Amino acid sequence: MPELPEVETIARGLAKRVTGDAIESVWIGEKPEPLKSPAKQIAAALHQARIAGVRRVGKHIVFDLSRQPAVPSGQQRRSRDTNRVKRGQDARATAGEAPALRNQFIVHLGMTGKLLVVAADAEVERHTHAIVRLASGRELRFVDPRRFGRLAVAERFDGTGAEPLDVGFELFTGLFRGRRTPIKNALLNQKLLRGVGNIYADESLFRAGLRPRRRAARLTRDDLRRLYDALQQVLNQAIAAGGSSISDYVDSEGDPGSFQFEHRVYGREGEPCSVCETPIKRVVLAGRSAHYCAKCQK
DNA sequence: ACTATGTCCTGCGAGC
DNA sequence: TGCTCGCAGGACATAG
Repeated sequence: MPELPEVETIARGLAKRVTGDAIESVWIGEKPEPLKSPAKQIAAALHQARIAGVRRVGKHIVFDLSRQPAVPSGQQRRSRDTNRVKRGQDARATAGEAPALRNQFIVHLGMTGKLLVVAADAEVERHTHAIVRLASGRELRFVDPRRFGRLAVAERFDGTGAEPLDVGFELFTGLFRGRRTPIKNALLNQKLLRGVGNIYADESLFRAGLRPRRRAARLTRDDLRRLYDALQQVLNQAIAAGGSSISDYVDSEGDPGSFQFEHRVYGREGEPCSVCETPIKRVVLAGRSAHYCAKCQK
């Protein structure tokens, strides 16, 4: 469900709300396995850690964890615990002595995943697969009906591909060199660019005047310049709008975005093009719907 | 190495 | 009303 602008919105919201909070305990559901790391490993990494920050990497949400739980005054930790924590820190400073610290918690929301921060006594909704109890009395909950989402912990998560909003134009053009695949497919390939999904691929191609089936390698420098500008513009506008809410996307506070009202082609099959009134077409590419205006896009 | 296709899941709305 | 069908924001494995 969520693409770069939605994930960015969620990560910013989470950063604001849970940075500095400590994790008291972790519950991970049984039946589904929305996991890339074993449940025990995830629980061990999260247990008693502090959330130092939250950020987006492509379509992933990365929680940076620190092993310095802010101990609330009056709630003294058992000394054995404190020692274990300290040793872990020292090991990190003196290279290679201790097992690698998995100090990042990584969440991919798949199509229908949500990360919610709610009061601990809030009703647990259906398809809740993980609950992280915070010292502040709230809970971070992972809800995902379709279970395409994934949870993992890692020492250092780098992701793949280039960040569309950071990559320079020369690097951008290099991504498509020699690729015979349709440009739409190339935009969706997370090993090239990370964070672009079906909505923003279609919307940026429309704004660049390029048909989704154009072979990536055949695009001229001029084509790529328009695509580069269009992609950055559409992503930035979508972030400013809090993302697109098609059916069930909400941010960490449960609020929807509004960029769906700015969609020119995505989900508008048969409707008149906003520029030339020609009915929007839909074709299937890479097993996904591709929407475009046959008159405005060449 | 690159590219196209099927599969993993549940829920929803359209159409009958 | 109730059923079936197709479709859904993603990413991987597999086959060619």
